Amino acid sequence: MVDLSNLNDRQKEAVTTTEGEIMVMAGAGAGKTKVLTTRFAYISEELGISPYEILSVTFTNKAANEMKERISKMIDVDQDKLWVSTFHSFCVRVLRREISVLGYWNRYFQILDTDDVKSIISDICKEKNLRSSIKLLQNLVSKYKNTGSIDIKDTLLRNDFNSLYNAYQEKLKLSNCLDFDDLLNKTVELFKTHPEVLKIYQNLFQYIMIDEFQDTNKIQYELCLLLEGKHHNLFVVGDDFQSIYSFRGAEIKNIHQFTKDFKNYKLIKLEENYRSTTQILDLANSVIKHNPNQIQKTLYSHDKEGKKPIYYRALNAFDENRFIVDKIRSLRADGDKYSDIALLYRSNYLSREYEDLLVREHIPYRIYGGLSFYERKEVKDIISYIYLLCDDNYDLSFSRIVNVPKRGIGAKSLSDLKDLANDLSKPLFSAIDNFEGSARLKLLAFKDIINKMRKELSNIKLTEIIDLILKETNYIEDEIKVNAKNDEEIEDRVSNIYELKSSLAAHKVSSNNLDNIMDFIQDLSLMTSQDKEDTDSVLLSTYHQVKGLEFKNVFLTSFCDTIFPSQTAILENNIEEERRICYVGITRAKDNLFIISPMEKRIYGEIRSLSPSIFFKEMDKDLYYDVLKERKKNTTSYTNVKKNVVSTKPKVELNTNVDYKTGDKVNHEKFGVGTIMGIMGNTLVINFDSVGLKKLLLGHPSIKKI
DNA sequence: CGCACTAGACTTTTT
DNA sequence: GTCTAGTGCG
Repeated sequence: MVDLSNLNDRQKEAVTTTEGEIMVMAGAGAGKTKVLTTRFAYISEELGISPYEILSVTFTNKAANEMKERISKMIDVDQDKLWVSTFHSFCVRVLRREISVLGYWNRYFQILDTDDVKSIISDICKEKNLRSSIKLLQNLVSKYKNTGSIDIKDTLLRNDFNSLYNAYQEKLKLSNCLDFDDLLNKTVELFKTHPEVLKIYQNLFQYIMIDEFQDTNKIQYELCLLLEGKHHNLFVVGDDFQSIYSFRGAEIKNIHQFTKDFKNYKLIKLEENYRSTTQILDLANSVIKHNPNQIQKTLYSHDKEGKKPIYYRALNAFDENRFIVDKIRSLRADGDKYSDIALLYRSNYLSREYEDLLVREHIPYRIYGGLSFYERKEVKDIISYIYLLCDDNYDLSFSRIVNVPKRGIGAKSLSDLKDLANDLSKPLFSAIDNFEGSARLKLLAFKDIINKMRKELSNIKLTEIIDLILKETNYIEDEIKVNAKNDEEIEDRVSNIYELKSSLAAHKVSSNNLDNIMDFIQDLSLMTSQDKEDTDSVLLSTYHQVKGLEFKNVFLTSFCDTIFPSQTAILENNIEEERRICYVGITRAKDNLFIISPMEKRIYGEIRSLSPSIFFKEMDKDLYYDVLKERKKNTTSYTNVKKNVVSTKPKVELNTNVDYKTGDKVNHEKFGVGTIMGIMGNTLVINFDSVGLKKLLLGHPSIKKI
């Protein structure tokens, strides 16, 4: 029996209503994951459905893995056989089996990341002499694939896009590549053009569950419709307050569309929040209520005793840093673990500053986002070698590594080879034989290396393939060591390769077959850095990446206009989505929330003064504790005393021979030890351990540097 | 071909 | 402030 005793009535209803089309509207922290996993177990245990015939789609791989983990605790299953994944991973799994009917030459298509796409588009632009910005074109291609239509006002851009798009798609198909959007599109295309294939999957999935439904795009919605077509058991969970992926084609209106497409659908609302204190929830609500177009709903909190969120208007980045570290230390002193703490920010570029801070302070941390493991140069290089070892046709991989490490094969030779290969309709690798240029011998030498490795492959275990590549190419010596700026970088890159090696070793290799390695590589290319296991460390992350997660203590950093909401969002008048991002950020916190807006910050290397985020101004004043205001209140009386003291003393000689900088520790005769927070003209702003912030004259003899 | 140097862009957010 | 694409020389 599946235990339902720890569910509330609405949750129970969501779990036990198994038949038909069902939509669950669930607020933040309402126990969505619990409902999804329990429902999975319930359908399998109570209805007797095979767990391998239930499809569950989540938003990230991490969420999928966690769900598998939880399911396997409730019922006896082989996790690897479950259909629990992201839309993208699901599509890879289907396409890997079925893509041949779409005319691809090898079921091990290569999955392109954004960088690969960029370099292909850039190649085509050069070939065709297109003048538009590559980044813009790249966005348009993705947009077009996501929405199926596009309207470009600029004539030049429109023409460029038109001549690019077909060439791009053709190139991808020729080199057996799919980009992220293709994974979805080709799967829909497959199902639409091959009903017999669709039938297999419609029959297979008796029950379908979709998480984060508010962030599905048009294609994903279409996929849902196709798959549920036979059994009509489609269960979607969403929250329109948390829709934050419109830039990627997500359409909140899918929620609407659902109610239109399924006239007999059933709606279940989960409005009880189990995560945050009332104080935090009130604050979140006071922000989101400024969105006019939101379906209003009420989140009830369990009336947990809690503390008010804390707001700090920091002087500058340095002061912000100090505040964060102080708080982290005191949370630790109160018994919290590092992993109970998350520092959140709007954009990835902000991570560096906080990363530097935590390194300096010896606080363990981990970062979500930034480059995924797969996107690191050395990892991609090694993987490219593996692709090329497996098949001549992987042109993209060939171009990537033919001159890595340096073999004296430059851009000109490569582009000549590409022209030649084009004329002969051969892959680059085979076209080497016909190449008549100054680099001929160098190319042949490269070919020999690859061929030598290919022969060698039959003598070694597949798990040793990375060692073989490292040995034959002398990669670590000739590539990593030659290009690294310091020992640290060498160590970092080498350790990435070893990590790749160990995850290959962990991958179940059932036979000594190259297909196995390709399985592994394909899984890898969808793996993001957040899929690594957790350690006891502070988490640094964007708001987007922590959707669905919760932390005891959350810091919302750099909470300033033009950073959050971002400059572009302001320009494009896209504040509503930013406000939802803010809502997501606030509702990650269970117990303590800290919001910090520095008055100034370095942006593009220039100090810029910043006003607090508009979202801060929208918060009800009595819902947070303003550190600066309270501090002012408490120090007023002291300032008066000081004034009297100063007036009775003769004017002092200022010491002009001083050299202070922000961060220096000083000792003051009266106030004791403090830290310089900022220097404005001939005024020092010092934060004293005993009395807080003070503005003092630069060079006053009562101040000594320590 | 490869290195050194410079001008310019750059910061949303992700599978 | 940092990364990149582009240029020019050995």
